[in-house]
Amino acid sequence: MRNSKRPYRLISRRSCWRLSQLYHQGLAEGKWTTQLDALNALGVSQGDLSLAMQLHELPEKILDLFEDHIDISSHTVRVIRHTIRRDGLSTVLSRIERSGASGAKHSKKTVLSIVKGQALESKKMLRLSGQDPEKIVSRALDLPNNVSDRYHLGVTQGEWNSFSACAKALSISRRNVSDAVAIRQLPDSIRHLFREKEFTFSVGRKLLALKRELGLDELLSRARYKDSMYDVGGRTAENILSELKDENIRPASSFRRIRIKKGRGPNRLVIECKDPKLLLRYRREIEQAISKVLKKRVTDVEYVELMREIFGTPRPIMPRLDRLPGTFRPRLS
DNA sequence: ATTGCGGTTCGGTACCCCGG
DNA sequence: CCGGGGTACCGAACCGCAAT
Repeated sequence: MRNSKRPYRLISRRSCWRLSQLYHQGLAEGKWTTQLDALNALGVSQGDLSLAMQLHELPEKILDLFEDHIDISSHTVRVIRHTIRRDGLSTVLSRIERSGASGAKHSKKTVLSIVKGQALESKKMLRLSGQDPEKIVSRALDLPNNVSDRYHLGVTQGEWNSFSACAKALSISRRNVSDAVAIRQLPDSIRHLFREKEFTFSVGRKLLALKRELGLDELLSRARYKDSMYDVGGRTAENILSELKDENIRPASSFRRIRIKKGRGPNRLVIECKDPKLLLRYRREIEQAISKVLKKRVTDVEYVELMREIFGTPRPIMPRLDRLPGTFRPRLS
């Protein structure tokens, strides 16, 4: 009590810190001489007292993590000891080291998640995203990637250790938090089909639903060899999702006849095909493909100027050059 | 001193449903 | 279709007891 700001009733009588304190105090004052006597006098179980004695045996590195030693219950000690025996002390210590938790103070729950290695998962996801903390904090929480980054950043910094707590702190719905984290964990080969801005909650949730329905393996195999938005201009999220769902699959023979011919008037081409509706959904892709063809014959001044600028300029100024569609990529033929 | 086990409590997540 | 609220379920924390 003396050392605590809180009223006694709020401190668990199983608080190891307090228990060992009381025990040694009583021993010094001669209230008891054996642990057995102390048990009766203090009204605690032998197991609790034993664990309370163990508390001080724990490595400093771990004890230092707690913001308030009063919180440490016999169960907490037990879990930590169990983890150390199961995973090895060096593993646990390196978790603390790697999670960068030393120095700072944490809630009981957070300490357990650090010791058990759960906090490291967030650290890993954070590293994968490769964004620096200030950027993450300043970003709008509209895209799943941003929310996921923010969540994992919070975990590693001890701001929260659950979706719910994170949602409350950022005043966004907890569902968005959990979905965002799940969406961000989809394999790169799937996520990278979409441009960053197009990788929305809506798209992500549909992918998650698809993953539930097909299983990850099937989804991955369907995603192979699909054109990404970076590979081919004019791709829409809707089309990519539709392709992943294998919608409207039909024999290639039904599309054998595709003709482009001159239409009425000076500015028209007409495309003849089966199922123009389906093809119409790809009009942006088709348009861009056609304009790519056009460029082969267009030599207007601006265009030449542009080419000079690009090839006469050091790369770093055009960092995204290699992600653009293959317009400027030398063809191997 | 250590460990296991059956049980309860509590908080978080996943899921469903509904209204906008 | 989207997001928010409600809720059933699940797992972690916790407790008490007891064997070794």
